[in-house]
Amino acid sequence: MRWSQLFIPTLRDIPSEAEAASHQLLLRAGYIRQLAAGIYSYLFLAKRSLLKIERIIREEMDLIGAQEFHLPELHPAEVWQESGRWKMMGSDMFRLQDRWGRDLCLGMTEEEVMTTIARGELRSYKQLPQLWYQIQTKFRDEPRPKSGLMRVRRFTMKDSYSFDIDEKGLEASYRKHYNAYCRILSRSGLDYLSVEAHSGAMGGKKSHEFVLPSDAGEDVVVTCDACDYLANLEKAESTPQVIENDASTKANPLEEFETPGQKTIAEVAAFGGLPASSHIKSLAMVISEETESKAVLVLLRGDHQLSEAKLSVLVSSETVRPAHPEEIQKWFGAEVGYIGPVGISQVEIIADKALEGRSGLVAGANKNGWHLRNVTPERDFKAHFEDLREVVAGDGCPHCGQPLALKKCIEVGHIFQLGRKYSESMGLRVLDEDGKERAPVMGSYGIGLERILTGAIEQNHDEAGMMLPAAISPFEVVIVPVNFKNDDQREAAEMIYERCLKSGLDVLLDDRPERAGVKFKDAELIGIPYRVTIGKKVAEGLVELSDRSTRLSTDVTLEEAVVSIREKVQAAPLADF
RNA sequence: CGGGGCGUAGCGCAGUUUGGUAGCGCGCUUGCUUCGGGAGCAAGAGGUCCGGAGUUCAAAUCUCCGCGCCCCGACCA
Repeated sequence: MRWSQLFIPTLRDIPSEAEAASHQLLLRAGYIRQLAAGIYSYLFLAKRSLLKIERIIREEMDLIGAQEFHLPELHPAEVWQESGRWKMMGSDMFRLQDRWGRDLCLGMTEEEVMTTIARGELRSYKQLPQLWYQIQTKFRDEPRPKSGLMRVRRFTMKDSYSFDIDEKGLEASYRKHYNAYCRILSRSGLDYLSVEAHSGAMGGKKSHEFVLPSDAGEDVVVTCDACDYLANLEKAESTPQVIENDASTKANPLEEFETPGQKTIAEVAAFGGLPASSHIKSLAMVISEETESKAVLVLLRGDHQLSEAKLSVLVSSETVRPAHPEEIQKWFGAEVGYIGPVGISQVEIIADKALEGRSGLVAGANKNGWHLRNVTPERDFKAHFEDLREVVAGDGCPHCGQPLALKKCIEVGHIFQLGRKYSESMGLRVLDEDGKERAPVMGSYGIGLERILTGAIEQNHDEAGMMLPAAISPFEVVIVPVNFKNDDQREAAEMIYERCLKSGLDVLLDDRPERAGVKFKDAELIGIPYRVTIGKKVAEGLVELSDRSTRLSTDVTLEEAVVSIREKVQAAPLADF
């Protein structure tokens, strides 16, 4: 296409609202414009890039036998009420009413709709497995949209759903998706990881997350260089740095001591002279069930942090929150900062494993202004010991013991083994070989298109702009005649442009009456991977071919140009399959 | 939901403290010169100063009430 006729509104200055590199570049390069918080218009370049991502995804889904649907994004409340998620989704869901006052919502995901279709039509195990997918707009009322397309309220997702008669079938469908996701991300030119994850509100057991390592990410993944252990921080386990107990403290009796105004572990540690790791951190938490809520006292080593995700899995409740000050006062008779496990009987106590076998610890005395020393778990209080702590960098790998590292990542895909949650609650049944009714086992598999683009930019950019992988760049090559008014240059540019088109390359001709510098800057900003520069040397039959990411350029003859570009463009993406 | 910041031309900003009727850079239009790394000169166009109410002879500026956007935390398939 010809640049002079396109709408590519590049900006010299960085819009002040943008912080993340991808956000700044998407705006500056004229890919997107904001309409409202977390709601963006995708202009020509973004749409083109997203179409390429979509095509890759579609090809890979079709390859595993998945069938594409187009589903409503406006859903009646009933189907969400049946699955029980109308309530559960809370204010993350956009809700509205029609003229008759009936409740509707904008789709966040399609389990309900897919299951509704399935239960009306699937009758026999012979029709299974089925793999259905769609690539459509999703809505989610994020409490805090941020970083451009990273976390938005309206986005595009490919989500697929599998229906199998048994777990073995599900395992196969899951495997297919796992492999397809690997191929999608490799073909898109991304550096990615797949990690075991916490399945959260989706229900079900097995789940993998596909993430792109990037400092701009919001997810944290725990990695071990020595043995390839990989897990989401929410789920990761580790062996904490060991603290040697002072054996002589074992027999020491409990002793109260006064700690006026010292509430935090750091304050008490400084005041009492023992390190934070010799303290017990006592957290009063409230677990809310549908009908009632109950309190638990969570204990951690003073220098450790609670993983709320692990706690909520442990108590199998979605809503776990810190207790309010009044509740703490009621249950413990003391303020936050002075509570502890000793003498507490009405509240269940769950302690992190790092406290097992310790002695001589400091804990709150359940009396304002006082703490206890020489606290010894088991002797002074009873608790269940569980893994509750959040891994920190340097902890030992649970497999090999080597130090773990934490990596920030962008979550792009998530696959789940749902089980029978939706088929059971929504009445999807088929007959099995024995003529008995059975609820099929389902899986759900999502991947975010904008996140792929955002992640690609975060992983591939420099001061000058984006450096998109050819497979997802809006154009594969840009032709820049230094001076379009020069006849020789213009003719050479037109010729190469025509040949590129004929050979099937996605080519952009910069035919604008701009100065060379402006064209170079723009080409670099929008991130086209290859550039053909046509300047004075055209008189000798030479043009310059340059690579956006390596910044290397070589002179090639007019004849060679198109062939060389084709080779470069085709080299990368499919290599490893 | 807690904490912080911002809102003046398409973009980046000054002007607000101390009230006097809006300015700079980039971009845009026209002309001339220039032409391989965001050109120069000249002449122009472009504004409900986020909105409403109030104080005042006079409000971008002061007061009150809203709205929007960004960042940190909480939250989050």
